[in-house]
Amino acid sequence: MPKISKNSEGVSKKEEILNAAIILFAEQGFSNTSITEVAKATNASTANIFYHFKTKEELFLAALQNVKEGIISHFDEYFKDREFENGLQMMEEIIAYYLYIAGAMEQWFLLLHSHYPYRLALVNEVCREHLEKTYNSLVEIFEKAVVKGKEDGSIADVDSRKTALVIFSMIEGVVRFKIYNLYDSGVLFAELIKSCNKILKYKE
Amino acid sequence: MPKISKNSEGVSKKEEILNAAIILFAEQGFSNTSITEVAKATNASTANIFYHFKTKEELFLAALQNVKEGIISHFDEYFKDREFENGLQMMEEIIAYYLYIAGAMEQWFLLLHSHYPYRLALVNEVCREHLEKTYNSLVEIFEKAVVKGKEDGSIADVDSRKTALVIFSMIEGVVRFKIYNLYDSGVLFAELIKSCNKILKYKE
DNA sequence: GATAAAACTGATTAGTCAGTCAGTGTTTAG
DNA sequence: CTAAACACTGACTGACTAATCAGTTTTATC
Repeated sequence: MPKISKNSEGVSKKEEILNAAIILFAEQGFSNTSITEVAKATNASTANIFYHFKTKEELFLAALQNVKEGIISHFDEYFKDREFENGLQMMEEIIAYYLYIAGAMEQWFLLLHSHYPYRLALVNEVCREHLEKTYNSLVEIFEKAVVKGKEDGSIADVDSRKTALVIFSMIEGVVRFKIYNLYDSGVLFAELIKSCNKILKYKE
Repeated sequence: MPKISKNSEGVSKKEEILNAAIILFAEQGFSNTSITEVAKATNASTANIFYHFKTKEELFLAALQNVKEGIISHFDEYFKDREFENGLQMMEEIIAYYLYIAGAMEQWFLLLHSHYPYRLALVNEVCREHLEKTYNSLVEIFEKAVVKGKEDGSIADVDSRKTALVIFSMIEGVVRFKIYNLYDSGVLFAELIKSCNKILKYKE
């Protein structure tokens, strides 16, 4: 009796397993998610998961890589054929898109906000590289807006990198409040943009 | 043969267990920390831990309560007999103290930044109350500075609560970068204060 | 120094965990 | 059509898990 794959097309069992793993690791954490759970969610045997991914840790690293690539490609897509009035306007739209993605792809940000990958990064180079690449790409996006704004005059003469980092950490703080159900980012959005404008428009 | 307690004075076995639990839960997470580990760290039997704390979850809740009380009492102590020039100055000193405490008592903030308590809060009222109380106390501190600054003229006519929330999320973002070893908060400190000043000194 | 309450332990249990392995079905390429 | 590579499974293992319990030791009180 041949088993017909649930996926009508394109999505292999391996991808199906990976996608389920991202959601489960994000929602429940690494230690609290068992391979059996991933297996149940995908109608696979645990042995099959270990056939595709050598260990549970490797499955997690694949999930992290997937998240990294997802975030980067989403932003690449967003910037494609998009023009911005000026740097300040660009920053505002980036923040709006960041908060949108953090809501739409909450699993990605839950995974990135969990403690496990940062502990793993201390002993695992691959993990460290995924995290570094992800964060560098994100900070770079903010930095680009600052540099552009300084050129077109919409942003004051501030330190591009440091200002980008502070704004990024402000957004990440709000994203954390949102995904941990502490405060709603919608309520804070207008205030966030206002604060961001002040940081960018004034030199001290 | 009477067993002499390791603690020369004051610290009971129960407290010893609780302190070890805070550190282990903070560093390794709830699921990845076993009662056996806590037992080994305190030279106690697992049965004794279950004698003092009915379940592993209750031990975690006690740890969270301890963190809550620790943070609140540290800030209470900090404000005791302390005068501030004005609201803006007060804010700067609060931020400095916040970052200091987040470094000195890193376990507390690691515990508060882990995902587990926020998941638990969805189904456990006690947990929810601990988290709410902790965050309300912290936001209130920032809000007090804004209110004071608006009174003495050092801070512009901004929305006190919302501005406090945005600044708080900015600080929490930086704290997260610090405790997850992403960026050093020392490098960002000066920039943080500058940005904060701009947010507070200008009305749009 | 007797008594009771509190603190503590060793041994155990039922269950879950990541990971293995020998073997079966399925796809693909010549 | 065949052979090899690939995808997949059921049954299993040894290590670990939270929690229990009957019984012992320590402490506090009179």
